[in-house]
Amino acid sequence: MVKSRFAPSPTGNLHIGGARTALFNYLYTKHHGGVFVLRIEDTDVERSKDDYVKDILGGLSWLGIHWDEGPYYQMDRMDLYREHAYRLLAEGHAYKCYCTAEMLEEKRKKALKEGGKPHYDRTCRDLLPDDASSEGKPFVIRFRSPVSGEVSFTDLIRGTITFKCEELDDLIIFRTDSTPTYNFTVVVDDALMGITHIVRGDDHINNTPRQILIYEALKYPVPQFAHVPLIHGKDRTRLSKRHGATSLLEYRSDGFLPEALMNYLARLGWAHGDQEIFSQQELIEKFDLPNVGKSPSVFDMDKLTWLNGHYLKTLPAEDIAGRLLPFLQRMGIEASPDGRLVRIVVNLRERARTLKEMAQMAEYFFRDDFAFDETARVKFLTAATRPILVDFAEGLKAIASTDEEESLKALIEGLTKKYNAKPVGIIQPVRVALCGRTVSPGIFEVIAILGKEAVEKRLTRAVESIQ
RNA sequence: GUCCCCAUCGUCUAGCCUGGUCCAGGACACCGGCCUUUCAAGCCGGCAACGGGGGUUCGAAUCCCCCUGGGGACGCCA
Repeated sequence: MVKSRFAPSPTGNLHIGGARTALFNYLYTKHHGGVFVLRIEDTDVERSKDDYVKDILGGLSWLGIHWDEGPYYQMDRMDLYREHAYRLLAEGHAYKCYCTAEMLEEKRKKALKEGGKPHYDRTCRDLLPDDASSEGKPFVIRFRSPVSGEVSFTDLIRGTITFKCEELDDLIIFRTDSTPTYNFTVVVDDALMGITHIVRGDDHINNTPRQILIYEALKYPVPQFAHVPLIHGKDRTRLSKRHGATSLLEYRSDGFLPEALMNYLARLGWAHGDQEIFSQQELIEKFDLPNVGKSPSVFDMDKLTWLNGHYLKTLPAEDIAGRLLPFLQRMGIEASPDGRLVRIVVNLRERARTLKEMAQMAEYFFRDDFAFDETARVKFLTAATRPILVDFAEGLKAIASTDEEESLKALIEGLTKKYNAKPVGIIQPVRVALCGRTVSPGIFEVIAILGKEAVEKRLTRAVESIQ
């Protein structure tokens, strides 16, 4: 039975990188029919915030990642960590250290400057437990790491990775304020929760040997590890705020569909032959760790946008219409999810790449008093085109319904003859009169959706705008 | 500085494990054409990569070594 987890710390929003790690965990687990756990690692009291927890949960839900267990909060599990730490202490796998943070910082700087390893010098490692001089002094608990030998593990993505124990530190597992640290809580929780597979960013490779040592000291079975490469920004460094590594939810408000984002994220670092489009179900069927690449990938907004356009075109129009509503609302347009809106979506989905764009394109379908695009107005609403618009309005009177495309075609054809113009010469002025811009769906569709009354009103308004 | 990881078109990647079918395939972007009532979409075509050097082999993108380059980690953060 596979059991995995996503264990973010609520010290920031859920961004693209975290979301992909969560996704890989989720897909891998579901592929193997396992259990996916969500655990919030909030032991950094200073920086953890409830708003971030909200953002993380919200982002995962929106993306379509559902957890089977949790969310667990580490702050609720303090007794467990304390119990385990004191067990290590009692068994000699850990010791109290009285060095102050300032002292350590100094030593670290000095070592680094001299080109050495900035490791703890193990001053307190062999202090007698009842040393009178340490009475009542604040202390931290350090893990007693072996000084020689090596630790190796088989990474599911990279193969065997080996570290020499000399490289490892006697890391702090309990702080002066008696709160536990990451490398310790992560082991205790993963062990207690029965996590079998740990899929995480490769920035954790260095932590793995230390954690394995703790598993062994605690006599818990060591899980399988898989380290996925980090996502990079355009400058090929770790994704950060500079690269727009903001909340995943920002993509939602920018008009992206979770289907597109999930598809894109999955393909970032993973591939299944030449296939580009995957539904969530298909991802679960096809995703597996051995196919995950080893090298970091760069986030490409263009490709995400393309995928989003694809889903806009292929998801049911009714569905898209529903999702468009909040974007219209944000523009002050109260639309209802009716057949008319669906018709609008069907016409705009070929052109828009995001819901936000689509809403902007849809504006004139809901407002008679839109502003004319200045360039379009100057070019197409002129003394020369005025009679065309007048004639068009006149001809429209004879047509019973704007759904009569043949009649409208005939009307335009007639005008092309009268004015010795190409169809575009008639259509563009009409388009600007009806939409306020030179770009829109096919003119017959626009007219049909608008309906006779609105078309007449707009033609009149356009004609009157020409002095 | 030390340790760890990585290395195919501008980007995401297939191929690498199980060498030949790869003068390297797909996708995004870009360029051109077709279609056309605008803009898109769609279709067709084009540009474009195995970091370098040594091996091994009849033969290497594929296996081995070195170099270079890039990234990550060295916290009483996670």
